[in-house]
Amino acid sequence: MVEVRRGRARSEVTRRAILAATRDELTAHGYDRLSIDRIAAAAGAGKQTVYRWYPSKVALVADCLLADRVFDGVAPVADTGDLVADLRVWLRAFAAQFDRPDTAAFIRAATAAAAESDQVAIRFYEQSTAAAETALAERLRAGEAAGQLKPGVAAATAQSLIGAMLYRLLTRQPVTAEFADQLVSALPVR
Amino acid sequence: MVEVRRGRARSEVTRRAILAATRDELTAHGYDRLSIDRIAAAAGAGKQTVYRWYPSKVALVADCLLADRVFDGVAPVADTGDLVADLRVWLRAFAAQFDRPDTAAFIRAATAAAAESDQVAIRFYEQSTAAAETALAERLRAGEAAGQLKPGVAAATAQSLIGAMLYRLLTRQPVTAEFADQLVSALPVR
Amino acid sequence: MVEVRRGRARSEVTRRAILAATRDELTAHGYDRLSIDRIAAAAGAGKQTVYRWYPSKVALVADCLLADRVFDGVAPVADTGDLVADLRVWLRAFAAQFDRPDTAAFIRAATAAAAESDQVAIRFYEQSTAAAETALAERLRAGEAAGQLKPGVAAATAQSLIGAMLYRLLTRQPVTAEFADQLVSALPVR
Amino acid sequence: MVEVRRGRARSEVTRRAILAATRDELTAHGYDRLSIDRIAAAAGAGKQTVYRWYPSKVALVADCLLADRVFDGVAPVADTGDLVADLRVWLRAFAAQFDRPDTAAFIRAATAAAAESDQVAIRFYEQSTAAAETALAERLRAGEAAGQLKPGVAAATAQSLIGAMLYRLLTRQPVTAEFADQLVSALPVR
DNA sequence: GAATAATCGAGACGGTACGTCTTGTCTTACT
DNA sequence: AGTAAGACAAGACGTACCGTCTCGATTATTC
Repeated sequence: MVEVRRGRARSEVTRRAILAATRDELTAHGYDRLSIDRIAAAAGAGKQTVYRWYPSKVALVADCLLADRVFDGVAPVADTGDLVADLRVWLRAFAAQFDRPDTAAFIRAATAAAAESDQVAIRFYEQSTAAAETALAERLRAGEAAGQLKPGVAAATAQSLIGAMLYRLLTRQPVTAEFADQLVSALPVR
Repeated sequence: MVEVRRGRARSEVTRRAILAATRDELTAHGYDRLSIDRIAAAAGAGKQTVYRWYPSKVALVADCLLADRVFDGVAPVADTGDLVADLRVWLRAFAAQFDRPDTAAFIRAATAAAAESDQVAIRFYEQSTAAAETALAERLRAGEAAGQLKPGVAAATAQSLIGAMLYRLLTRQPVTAEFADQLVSALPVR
Repeated sequence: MVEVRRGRARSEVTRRAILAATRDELTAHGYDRLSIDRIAAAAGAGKQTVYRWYPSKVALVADCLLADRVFDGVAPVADTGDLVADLRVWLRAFAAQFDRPDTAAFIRAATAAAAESDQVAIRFYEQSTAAAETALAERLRAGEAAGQLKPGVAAATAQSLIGAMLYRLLTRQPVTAEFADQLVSALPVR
Repeated sequence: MVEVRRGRARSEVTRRAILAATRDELTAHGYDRLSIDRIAAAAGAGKQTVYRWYPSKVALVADCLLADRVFDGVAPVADTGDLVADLRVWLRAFAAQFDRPDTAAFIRAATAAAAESDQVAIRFYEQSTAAAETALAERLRAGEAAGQLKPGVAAATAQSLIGAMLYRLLTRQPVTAEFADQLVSALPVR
């Protein structure tokens, strides 16, 4: 009893063009200036096609964040044995990312979307942010195991580090390498 | 050299009615469903009057949030000599505030507004968030002076603590007393 | 030299279903509310099939009108020798046709289609209206030959008679037997 | 107890611009290609303003026909005593009007609108067409009184003359001075 | 019987227009 | 000058159709 596919197949290519256009719109205008009309035009798609894939602006943004994830390509934190140096390298790279104007604009738009919608927020967390959190937490736990870090603080520390940078971003304070270094030096390492 | 006021005076009563209507709208529809038309009608005011007071939706919301200020009454962190205990008490109170549903909704609305507008972000930071940051940083510096905290980390630590709780709020994770305690125990105190 | 048809044959049954559905749509919604989507769905056909038979809405309507031809069965005008009586009989029958609500609706739809499209107009004229015109003109010319009618006016008179009834139809004035009689009595007969 | 006008007054200037744009659209694209978007843009008006004045396309077209009446400036038929000559002059002028491409296009659009809508049809008749009919009928009755025309045929004759030209227009046959002359010579004048 | 070819129902596609809603400005009469 | 009311230009919303294109399935004809 096979489900028969009828009619023309949906174009995955178009869907990706829509997501790419959404990303550009988010970066250029922010979340509440998103225009489905503009997205469709930029993607070379009809509006109906946008709505066929995504029933609402929120669903579109959620999938955009998932597909074009900023926190993507989050490398695992290297483990050279030197916890402080490893964290410093990783956090500096992360901060550099946050400090690029286009990435900053995109993260702010994503934050606005997450602030308005539980659905976006949870998806954003699970699909994007959690990866960075996990990468950090694993290296921190390794540090704990090696006796280089106060035990039992890995999870909270990981969220502190990411939260600190997000806070700087939202309050329009620069997210510099120096700030990243300060965060590392504020950790309870031995 | 007195500034002469001509014509009818602006009505402070009307301004408060506008803010009250905005608050109701925010509660009822959320930030991105705010309608100036509805606000004006609910406040019994003309739209022009709303725009005379507030040049944009964002400014209106900013003032509304300040009027109903969440971070208000941020107490200075007590200094009993026991840094860890003092931070624990203060952070628990702060976390409790963050975990109330209505306060959480307001902070999310404020975050959305701040994410979309540099102006709101800076104003929000200077008039709301910075107070908490300063309160924490002062106590931390006293701890540094007393040799209880690794020196030179007060500023970054204060931002980490607030950032961590904001991050939990935005990702819909509960901001519990336990989490507050974990943050404190992850500090480099002696 | 037979044209060889390969592949599946076109379904005449489907074509008739399309015309029937078009007729229903015209009756139900009028000319400018015609929807090819609805017609195809009602006929159980794909849209492409509709377009394979008819390149445009206008062609579809034209064929629909021809199939359900209003001016069909236009009898030649009888020639009993009494010109006035013959015209009276014929015009009364014609008027009766015009006065039926469903026929009137069809003619109005046809007129709308003809007003919008040269193609439909010419086709409609050649295949429908001209027959009535010719029938009238022939009898009028016979009358001229018999000295009963002012000579040289047959063609213009035929168009006047049909035009007069069409004008009444379009302006929502009833096309009665009395009107038909008045038209006849306004002719320059001896 | 006077009704107080509150708020900004409606702009009659804008309304006229909308009607003018509608007229241009009708002439250029025909009735069923009318686009409110285009009309609004051409009139330099917002769509809402169009809809504030006219609840539907049909109402807009109806008012457009009334305002920009084609049959307007219909002169009374001159009465020099020579019925045939008077009719000839008047009908030739009328035919010349019908034969101008832009007027022809506009009348066809009006006819399409009238064919689709009773409301437009009746308004079109009462406000435009009836004037020409009356002008003709009056001169014809004067001819009857003078014994120059078969008595009792004025009304039907007036409708025949107008109907004949409308019929030629709809079937894409030229409405020439010769045709006008033939119509006159087909009248039962003495 | 297998290969080829046109048609079929279905439905996604890029577009255009719909009629409604909201924004921020402007105008009016009243206070 | 400030106010409530509300018209205005602009433009986005989500829906309905347009005419085209793409599927897999269904008939025919030809080899």
